[in-house]
Amino acid sequence: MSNKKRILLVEDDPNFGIILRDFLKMNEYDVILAKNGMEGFEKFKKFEFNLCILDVMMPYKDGFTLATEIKAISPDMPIIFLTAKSMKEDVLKGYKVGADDYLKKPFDSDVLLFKIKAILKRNKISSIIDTEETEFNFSSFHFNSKLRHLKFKNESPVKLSPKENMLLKLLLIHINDLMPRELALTRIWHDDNYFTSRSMDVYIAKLRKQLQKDPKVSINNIHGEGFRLIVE
Amino acid sequence: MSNKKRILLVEDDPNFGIILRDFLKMNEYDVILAKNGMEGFEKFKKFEFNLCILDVMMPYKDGFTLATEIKAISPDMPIIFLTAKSMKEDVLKGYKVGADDYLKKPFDSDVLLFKIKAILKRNKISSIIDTEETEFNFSSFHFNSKLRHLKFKNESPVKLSPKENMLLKLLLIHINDLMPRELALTRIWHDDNYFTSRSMDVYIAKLRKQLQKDPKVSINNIHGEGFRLIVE
DNA sequence: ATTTATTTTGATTAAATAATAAATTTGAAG
DNA sequence: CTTCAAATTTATTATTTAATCAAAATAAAT
Repeated sequence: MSNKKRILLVEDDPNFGIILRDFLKMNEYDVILAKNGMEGFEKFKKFEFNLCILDVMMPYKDGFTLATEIKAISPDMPIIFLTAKSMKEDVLKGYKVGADDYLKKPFDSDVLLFKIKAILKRNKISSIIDTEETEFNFSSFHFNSKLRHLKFKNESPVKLSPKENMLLKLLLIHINDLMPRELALTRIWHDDNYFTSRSMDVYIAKLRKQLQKDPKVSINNIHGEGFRLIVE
Repeated sequence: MSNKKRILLVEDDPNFGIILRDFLKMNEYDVILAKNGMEGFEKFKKFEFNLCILDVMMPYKDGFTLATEIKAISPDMPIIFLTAKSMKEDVLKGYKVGADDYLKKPFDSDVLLFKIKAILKRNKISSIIDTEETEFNFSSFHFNSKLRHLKFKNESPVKLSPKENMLLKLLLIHINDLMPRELALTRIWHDDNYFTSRSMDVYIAKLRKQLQKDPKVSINNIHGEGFRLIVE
């Protein structure tokens, strides 16, 4: 599995968009390219990203509008704007919308890479003090997703792998409710094909092995839909 | 008492320097103006600042050199470079030296204000996890990070190297919790590549050697995430 | 200028994690 | 009840990350 940083690139010029996507991919980023604001927002909701690079001038829905929508969902999502004109108004508007940086086209690709690196680094550090839920109690288990520790009663904690960890966390977020297959596949595997689906099944099996210590806890399958972590 | 943010402005052109200083003062910042790199460094050591704005091209000591000296003392000091030419090399060099941003002259003053605000805001967040704490007691150890002394029971203290010292301090700040790899790499090595990562591993090994005197203390690895100093 | 301490580098080995393959079981629909 | 797709499991292989060690390079101190 790759722990490459994931970038949402929204650019309406297909020539430029594709070359930029490929350039970023060459530099070890996972890139999803959307060709307009609408599509960009759909992709944003479906997958998880570490950074968004948005063209400002796009038909239908411009970059600022898209950024506002994105920030409404994820206030801390880093955003870089690409702007053809470096009009003062645009720059200021960008900052107001919460831009982390902006680049005037045409830009130097190395400069873009540096900016991306700098922003992701900042974000990683500041996310350390983020108060994202990391501890869960359910039945006789205690689960710490930061340490990737799953503890049953007062046994010593079992270490979970990153994938096991994320999967359990997703199940717990939807506790006693359906956790759609697609959700886990797009959020954890960032892809949805036969093999990732098999892989996920393997991880479900691993989690079941751990959770069977407690008869009150089980993972149910809902055929064709997903899984359900049940706690009596 | 003012809780205005303090800015060190180093600019060799006196006309431009003075007007920029006054502009910033009008915007509720305390500004100290230095007219060259030498003077800038003296002022930096003498006073305390929240942000430095450095002209790149200065006679005698250029902005990059000054920035390097400043970062040696205060690795987290935010720095904005002012550069006449927006040469690619300059921009990249600036980022390598640890610039938070750069501005190409002539720049729009409102843009500068926005950048200052954004950077100070970021810095405030990251300074939350900074600590002035210099003495730590854990299990049978006493650690003084100012003297770089690690003492076990009543043995005579072992001297730690600067890097060992900072690393142990970071681990202790996160005692019994995850200390992310990235945090140490950015805070101590100011870079994050294969070799700095190897270097850090070497230092973890050195610390483990010291800490193994006490069976209650250990440094655990959390694969792909970081390290954890555990004290029973 | 020479010694000593500190840090980096590179290679090697070990460990953890993830992907894949294949065999088996289960569930839904006609 | 038969058939087919979906899910489960176990086993194997590949990939990524970490630990260790020794040497070389750098910086600091005498």
